[in-house]
Amino acid sequence: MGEQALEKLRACIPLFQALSDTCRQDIILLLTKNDTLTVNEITSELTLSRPAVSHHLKILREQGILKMEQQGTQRYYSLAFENAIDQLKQLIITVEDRCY
Amino acid sequence: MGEQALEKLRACIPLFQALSDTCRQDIILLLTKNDTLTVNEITSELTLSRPAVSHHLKILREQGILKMEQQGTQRYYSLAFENAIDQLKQLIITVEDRCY
DNA sequence: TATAAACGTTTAAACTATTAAACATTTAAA
DNA sequence: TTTAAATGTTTAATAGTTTAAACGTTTATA
Repeated sequence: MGEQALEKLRACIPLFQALSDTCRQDIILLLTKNDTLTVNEITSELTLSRPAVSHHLKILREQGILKMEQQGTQRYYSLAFENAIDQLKQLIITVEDRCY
Repeated sequence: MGEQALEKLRACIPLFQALSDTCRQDIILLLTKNDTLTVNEITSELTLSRPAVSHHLKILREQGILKMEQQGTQRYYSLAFENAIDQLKQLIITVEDRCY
């Protein structure tokens, strides 16, 4: 595979970890259905506490899967899948190029 | 996003979990460099115990990332990335198709 | 058939991640 | 300038993961 492909794979660890959680996937699903939601709106749709939702939102935001816009006291979250998809595409290209 | 894309994402959880571990990535790297290795050979290259290596091999095998061939008492492990890559490709296609 | 080699599995301990309660911060409104 | 609303952060408990030791299984060989 070579070091280059390994580094791509290593770089994907936080993304894989962010995506491999059903709570976070539920949040993602909510945001595909609603376009934009506040923390309280997300909390009211799930069985998690608000701090737990906040925690998961932070992880998703750190991976660039969500974007957030603050208006007054409220924070509006929405999806930003492009970065994650691009990273996966890069990984696939590298692995296919180097590992077959 | 719709249920279809969510199901694709849900289906990827075990794959993401399998790949988001540095020990397992190290095993993958070893197998790209060596084509085929036994459990003891893998163990001698890492700082893990043999049962731990065996454990990680099992997880990787369950996700179709490795294939195994037994010859006598020895088990020869080698990479089989195709399944995982295909699954990621499917996910990307579905998300791009349904979520933009 | 007895013995050794190559593994896998079970189990208990250490480590890490997840959760909710309590607290802190920031902004808007009275 | 209080007060209330929306949210983030810290912390302690719980749940899940990872590890190595001990044990079991299978296969080859003496």
